[in-house]
Amino acid sequence: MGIKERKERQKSEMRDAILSAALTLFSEQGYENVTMRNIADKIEYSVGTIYLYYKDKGEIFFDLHNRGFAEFYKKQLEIQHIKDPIDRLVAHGEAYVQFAIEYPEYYDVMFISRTPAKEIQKSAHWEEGERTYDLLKLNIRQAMEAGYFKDIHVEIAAFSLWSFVHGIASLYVRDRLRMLPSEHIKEIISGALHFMKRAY
Amino acid sequence: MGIKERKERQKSEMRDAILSAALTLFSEQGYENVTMRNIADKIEYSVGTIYLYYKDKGEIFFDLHNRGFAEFYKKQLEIQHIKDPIDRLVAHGEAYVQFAIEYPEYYDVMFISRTPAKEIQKSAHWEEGERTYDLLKLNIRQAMEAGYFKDIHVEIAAFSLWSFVHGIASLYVRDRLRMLPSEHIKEIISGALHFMKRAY
DNA sequence: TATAAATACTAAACACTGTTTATTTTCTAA
DNA sequence: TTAGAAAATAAACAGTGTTTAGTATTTATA
Repeated sequence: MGIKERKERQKSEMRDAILSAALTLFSEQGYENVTMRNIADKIEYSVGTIYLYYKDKGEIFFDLHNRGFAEFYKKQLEIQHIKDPIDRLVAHGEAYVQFAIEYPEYYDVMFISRTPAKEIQKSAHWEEGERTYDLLKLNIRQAMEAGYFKDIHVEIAAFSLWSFVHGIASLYVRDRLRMLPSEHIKEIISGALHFMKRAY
Repeated sequence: MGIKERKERQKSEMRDAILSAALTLFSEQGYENVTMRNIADKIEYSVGTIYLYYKDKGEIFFDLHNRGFAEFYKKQLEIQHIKDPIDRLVAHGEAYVQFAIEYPEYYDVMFISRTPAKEIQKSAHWEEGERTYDLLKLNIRQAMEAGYFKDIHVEIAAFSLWSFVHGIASLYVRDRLRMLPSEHIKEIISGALHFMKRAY
């Protein structure tokens, strides 16, 4: 009775092979510039074979995207141990931007791209997105209890901080930082995240 | 000898027609999803005709890009008369977000859309964008002279403020504010712009 | 073990895309 | 009126994502 299991294992391995070939190519050349034939060549199978494992190119992306979202939430939880609420909020922002820099293709579908938005909203993965927003509001409330964000509504503070980190992330991901000296971009981003503390 | 002038006028009108057809289609469906044949159909000419007026699809994109920036810069100059540097900076941010709300299709092309990769190298296209960024830095320096932005590098302050307003604008334009109560969105945006004053 | 059925895979085709070409139509200047 | 220039087009080309029909390979049954 091990045949069925072996087959499932092989199927899973093939999906993994497709996924990691796609991830490599996507991050090297961008989603739009990678063809299904490129992916097929990389795994040394014919194009049609990919369609036995994935419905279409978008589903490959979504599978990668799901992994990214899981990683996103994990990264945000990792900083929750930080005691000082201000340090924690800065680390939260750093984790957010770091995710966008590390996985620009993921960040794109999650927060920027237009067409998959409706699909994403339907899927369970947007709930994970809301969970991270709730996490942000929780961290803000705890900062409030420590005396920060005086006379500010938590909704406005949360929206402001989110807009801020999303602004950084999306300018980076969509390559709109061309007027900045490229060797100092990381530095400037870090400086901005600390600058924001002044508003707390 | 008015024939030559009429011809030039007609040539210019044709470019305008292509441009406004493209802008409508791009903002409805996104650059990638609009075909040259779609644009040709809209202006009721054959595909090949477009190539008599524009080298390629990317050149259409950047012509729109530049028009958007020209309008954008004009809007930003309109608030330069405000005396108080802080009021002026807030108004600057409001003008920025207002532009995005009023002309979402231009804002999209200017700051969000995936840009055709080839043209990125040619930085001549970005000059218009740098002008508005310089205006922001000017306003920040004048706020500094009035005692604000203590111990902050102007590059970091400018990048921070830009990221902040771009975050607001792009979340709005790409419809990622659905978790906020829609009847209070304008209020929250306004609240955020004033919240940012705390960092000045 | 031999063979029918199911599975895995592939080559070729299809309907698209941006762009280029050869050709036709329209306009201009003599 | 007509040769030549300019403008517009239809058709083609090389590429894309995806589907099809058919070929190997593997599995289950006799």
